[in-house]
Amino acid sequence: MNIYDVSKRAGVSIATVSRVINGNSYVSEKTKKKVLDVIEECGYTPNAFARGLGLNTMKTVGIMCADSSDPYIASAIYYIEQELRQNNYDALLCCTGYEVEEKEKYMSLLLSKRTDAIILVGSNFVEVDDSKNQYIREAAKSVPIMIINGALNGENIYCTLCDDYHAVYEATKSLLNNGYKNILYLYNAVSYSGNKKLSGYIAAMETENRADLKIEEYLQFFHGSLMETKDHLTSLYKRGLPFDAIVTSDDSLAISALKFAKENNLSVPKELSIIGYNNSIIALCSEPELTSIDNKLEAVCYNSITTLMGVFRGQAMPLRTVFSCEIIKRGTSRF
Amino acid sequence: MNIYDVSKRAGVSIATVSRVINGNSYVSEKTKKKVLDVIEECGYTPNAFARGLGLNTMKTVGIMCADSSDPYIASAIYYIEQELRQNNYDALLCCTGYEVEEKEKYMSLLLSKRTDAIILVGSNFVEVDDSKNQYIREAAKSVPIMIINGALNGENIYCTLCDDYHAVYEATKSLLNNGYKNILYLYNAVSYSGNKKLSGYIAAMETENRADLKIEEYLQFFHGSLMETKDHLTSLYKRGLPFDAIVTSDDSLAISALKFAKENNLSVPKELSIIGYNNSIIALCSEPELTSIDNKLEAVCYNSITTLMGVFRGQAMPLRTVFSCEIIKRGTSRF
DNA sequence: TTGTAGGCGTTATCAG
DNA sequence: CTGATAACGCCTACAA
Repeated sequence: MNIYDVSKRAGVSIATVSRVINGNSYVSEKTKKKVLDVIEECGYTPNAFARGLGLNTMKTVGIMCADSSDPYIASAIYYIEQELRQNNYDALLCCTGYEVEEKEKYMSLLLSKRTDAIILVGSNFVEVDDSKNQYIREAAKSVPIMIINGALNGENIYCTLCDDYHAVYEATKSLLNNGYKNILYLYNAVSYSGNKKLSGYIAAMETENRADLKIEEYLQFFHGSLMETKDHLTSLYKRGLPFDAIVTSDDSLAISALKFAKENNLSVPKELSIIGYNNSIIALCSEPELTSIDNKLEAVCYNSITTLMGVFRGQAMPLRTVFSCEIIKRGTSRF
Repeated sequence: MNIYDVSKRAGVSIATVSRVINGNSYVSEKTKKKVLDVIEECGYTPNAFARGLGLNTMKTVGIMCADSSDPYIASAIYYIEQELRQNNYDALLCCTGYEVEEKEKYMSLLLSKRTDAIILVGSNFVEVDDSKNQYIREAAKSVPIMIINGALNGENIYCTLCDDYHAVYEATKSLLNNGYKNILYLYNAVSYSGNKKLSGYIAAMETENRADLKIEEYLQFFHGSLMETKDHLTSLYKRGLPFDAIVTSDDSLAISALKFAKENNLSVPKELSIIGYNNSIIALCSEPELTSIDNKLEAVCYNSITTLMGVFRGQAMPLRTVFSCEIIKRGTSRF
């Protein structure tokens, strides 16, 4: 059943059928009804491929993320999908993993599928070594690139993010103001936003101007499972590194920190304050619940899609939008 | 840049270019190289829409889920996407919410996009009132329908699931065997798999043959946030309903149960045993960590895609595949 | 081994 | 307001 069949049955030309379907040009009420009736009657649906070929778009945008099962990313995908759908766009999902080579591969795959835009979810898409971001700029020559929670300069690259620097700065500063002295910064990823957070921590610590504190020891990069991370902290503790608070770059790290505290009978938040990041579902699962930095994911995603639709309409849109984070105070911290 | 441009530059016909691209028919090494060089040189990529139109497929399968941010569903999506990609298929994601009307809408949307198959993630897609499942059977006339964790009879509908009945039966039975008497069953969704779980619980309880226990009171349906669920349990407790164990249909409910225990100073698992379901990431976030029923999501997803690929190849494939769950024992239970 | 030509199902541009 | 007809870019018999 195609447009010819419909046109024959309705006794009109295919042009008229097309007009009725798309409702752009004027068609007399009478013929319109006739066509509509036939369409209804034989359950005709326009062929999306043919339409795609003619219009050179299937109204689809590609979403790239490292791992859709990560709670933070999963939420982002949800918000993005909803918003795209609202605007009549489909979402093509790609889980790339964390390797740049893979990301490049998926990028050209999506490009070859001719999606109308590509959304990069997560700051891990912005490499610190900028030459590795070239493939993104290259892609931006074909379609608009939207980055969720990461910033990259370049034409046709639109970034929406939260001010991670400030958030970590404020969180660390608050701890200092409340008497915590030796604050550990625990992180598991090096990326654009990762570096911002790190800088926020360092800047806050430097306001104290302590000569005795070797900050390198307090910058703890560790990538592993919940248990491995807990063990890592325990080994630091046993080795005698003194710390009374831990600021983390992710809620899951904070969960590990909490497990570490339990294992070593440190009372939280009295002897050890812990601050998570992302304010994801898991922040509510522990006891006490995690104090966590909320990076306004829904607002960020919403803004990104709104910007994209503006770009589609040919409007001038800001290349960068920055939201403020909010510290959600719960049981693992004392301010 | 299209196939004509390439053919001109290479000094061959478009048919030859097409043959080189698709590598099906024989082309002399010399011309092949020539064409490949031109393609490389001008960065030509075949137009996916045109190809789709000709072949009547874009090698895309639709994924429908209620909410991609749910940890269980998010994991399923991840496994599915990876497996599809492995087989050179793209994943089109739809988050439908929990209303049947919406699901129907999305189903016809995907159908109109002419995806090669549609995957329904989550038992919530199978309604207890079977007439509401008619739209799925209808869709199955056009494309294979794969159901993850739900069962629905029908031609061209392939289901892969875990034996929820047995899992809950065994879990409940184990608690009974270990001296727990008043076991509450807490659930938040009515669906195919929801009913299976419920039956498993009831069957296990009936083996005890207790005249004094009004089982209706122990069947607790409650749908709400973590906190609301906790409060619901507290109100049951205050009202005097005696219970020493809680079996739940979802890890998040078990988290609420744990919070309830903390709030009321009940020691877990001594005074109260708690069993979760799905063995998701959040089962590891609490203290003690949740004993949870693992429903082998990765295996289920893998099987579903393998089955789908068989269907695509025209092979006869089983309409239903059932895996066994596994009870992962952790700190919230004593067996 | 290679080329020619028709078909896939739309949309859009002109005439009328 | 409506109808012919030419794109859109590829695949694939069929011919050579």
